[in-house]
Amino acid sequence: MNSAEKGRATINDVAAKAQVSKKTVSRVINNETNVKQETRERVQQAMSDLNYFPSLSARSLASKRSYLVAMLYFDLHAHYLHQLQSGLLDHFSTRGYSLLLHPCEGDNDTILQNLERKARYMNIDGFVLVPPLVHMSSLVSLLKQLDKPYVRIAPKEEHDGFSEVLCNDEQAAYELTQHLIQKGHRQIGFVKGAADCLAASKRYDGYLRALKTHHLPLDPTLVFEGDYDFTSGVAAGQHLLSLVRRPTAIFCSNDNMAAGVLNVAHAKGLSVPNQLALAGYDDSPLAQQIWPALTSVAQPGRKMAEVAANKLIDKIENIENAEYPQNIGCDIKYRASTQSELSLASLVEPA
Amino acid sequence: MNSAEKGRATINDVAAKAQVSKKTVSRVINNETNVKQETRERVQQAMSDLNYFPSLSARSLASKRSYLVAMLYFDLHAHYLHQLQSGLLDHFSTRGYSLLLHPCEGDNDTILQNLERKARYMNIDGFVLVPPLVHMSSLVSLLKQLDKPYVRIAPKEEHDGFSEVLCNDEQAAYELTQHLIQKGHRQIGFVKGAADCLAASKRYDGYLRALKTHHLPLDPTLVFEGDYDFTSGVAAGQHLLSLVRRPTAIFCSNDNMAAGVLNVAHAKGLSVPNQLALAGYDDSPLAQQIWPALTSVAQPGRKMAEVAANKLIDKIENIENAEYPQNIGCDIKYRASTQSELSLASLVEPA
DNA sequence: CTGTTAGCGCTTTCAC
DNA sequence: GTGAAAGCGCTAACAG
Repeated sequence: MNSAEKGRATINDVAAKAQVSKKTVSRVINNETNVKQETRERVQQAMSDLNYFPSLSARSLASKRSYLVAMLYFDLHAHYLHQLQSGLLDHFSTRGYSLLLHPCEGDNDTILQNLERKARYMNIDGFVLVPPLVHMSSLVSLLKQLDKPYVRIAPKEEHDGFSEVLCNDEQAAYELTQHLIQKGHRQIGFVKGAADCLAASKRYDGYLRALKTHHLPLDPTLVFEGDYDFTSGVAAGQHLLSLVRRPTAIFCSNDNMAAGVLNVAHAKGLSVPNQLALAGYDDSPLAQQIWPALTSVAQPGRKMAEVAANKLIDKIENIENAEYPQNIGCDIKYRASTQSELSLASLVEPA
Repeated sequence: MNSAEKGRATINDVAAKAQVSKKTVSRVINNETNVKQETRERVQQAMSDLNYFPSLSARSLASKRSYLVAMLYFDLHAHYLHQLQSGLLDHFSTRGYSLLLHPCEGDNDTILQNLERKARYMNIDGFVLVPPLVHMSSLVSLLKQLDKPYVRIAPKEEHDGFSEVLCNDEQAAYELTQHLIQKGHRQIGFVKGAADCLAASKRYDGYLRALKTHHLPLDPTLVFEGDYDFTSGVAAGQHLLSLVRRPTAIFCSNDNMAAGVLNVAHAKGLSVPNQLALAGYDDSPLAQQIWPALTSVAQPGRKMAEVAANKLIDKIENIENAEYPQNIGCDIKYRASTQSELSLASLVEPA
């Protein structure tokens, strides 16, 4: 009884059935050239006849590649991270890799130890880092020392143009701020995101640029330091909506914080958008589920994931000269929360 | 130059350094008994001196076990699924397994083919099925045929007491409905979840039981068939809030749908909770981010994940007689959306 | 309690 | 274009 009959065919069974050497079967499996078309077909026939599947562990052991990649993250909850996860999963699997999720938790040393152990144990071929981990330099050093390729999503520094993926937050924030200005708003509040985050500062930059373009002064009292959390949005709302010169519009660096501001507005009996225009960022499901629906910026999470996956695999497989989109555009979703015109908005300008 | 010096120590290097056979090293790696304490320590010392890590692919190939498990899911977005994912990740990794995410998409055949391919290619040791996949019988058959253990989260049928993990939705829905009744509500609307889902029917059962206990008649016009989606919540709101005998309270089978109802209430100018009490299910972040904050049931997602992970690994490792919690309890979060008393609620009863 | 032998199923290297 | 031999790093089965 050969192994095929025992339920699992091996490369030897296929080789025997196709009357070739197992090396030839291996060539077919790996889509190598240098196999005559006729031979290739015979092998493929044998594989399907025997219901053959190669064994990952055997090829990993022999080839010293695992076909495993890991996504390194911290605090996976945001809509954005979820989008990335799902996009990475898609594109890695398309190219024959499996995605491992590696949450980085605990203190610095714990994180590094766990990662090294897992990376070496599983011989992980490459890594995708997502914010805010992207900025953990000891982690990046470890990856370099492990000598495995990695790609970073939206890192703040050290751009080499090949190992990171960026999107155009600045432009989106600019356009959204401009939209508010065009609706007649002059007092536009801004709620910042976490300080160590590239996206946060790019969004703020876009806001500033729009003000400048339209010759509006920056009023520092209208800028609130948030941290992307709902509760910091509540704090922002309490602060901004209690000002004597209350803003007529508030742009939040994410939807969670916008929801916080919105709660305060509701509690104060302020009508949105008539007395307060409100915009968020992320276009999370929340944006459509709160009332009124929130104008928000949809980040190209899945597109970024696609680019990240392909960049990483190209590195792993030493494919050079590939072209990738540089600064992936965002998509603004205009909804009810900003859809009121100057006349209404001006009503609430403090006398 | 031995392999240790080339950057990666192998079991042979450890064996040589510790002056034992590699089988003994293997015993230490696998925490087997039958190793003298002194020997064990010598081996451990050698491992750490050489910065040795075993190789997963080598042990998989030799042992025919991959230490890989997969979570089979469809449509991973709900807060609940995310909780499960994160809990599974935790507990599998604690016990030395890595979790693979396997989204099941496409038509029936595609799903089965992809799963079989991946399962056999990676030699996955076990599977966790989460709703609604739990009810896909062809998938369950495939798993049986693959002869690998699986655990199902909240399946509708075929309970064997060992391969599924349940939580007590019925009781939670009962208690929450009772809470509404005690607030004075007599016209309590109910928005059902997806019909093929065990949890959905258990929640409805709890609602019915509470009505019965309190001798309230079931009014079928107050029961709306939703599908867990936000838009079905909007539809439910439009229907229920247009009734002549409008409900004074609505219990939705999840938070998304409650948010939909809430939007309609806002649009109709109905004040929540004063004119309408509203409750959801899942205790997703949304529940705290909408206004007013939503009373909701927190499912024990992480606890269920823990039980599922341990059940599955025990099956994989043939550990018997372990005890597991049977019907894991839910936790009701009472918030503003139901915090008004009879007197107020009765105000809005149509004349 | 420890060691020996023989693979696991594939790829690598090199030969033809 | 194809094949033979060697070996990846570990565990299984058995022996002692």
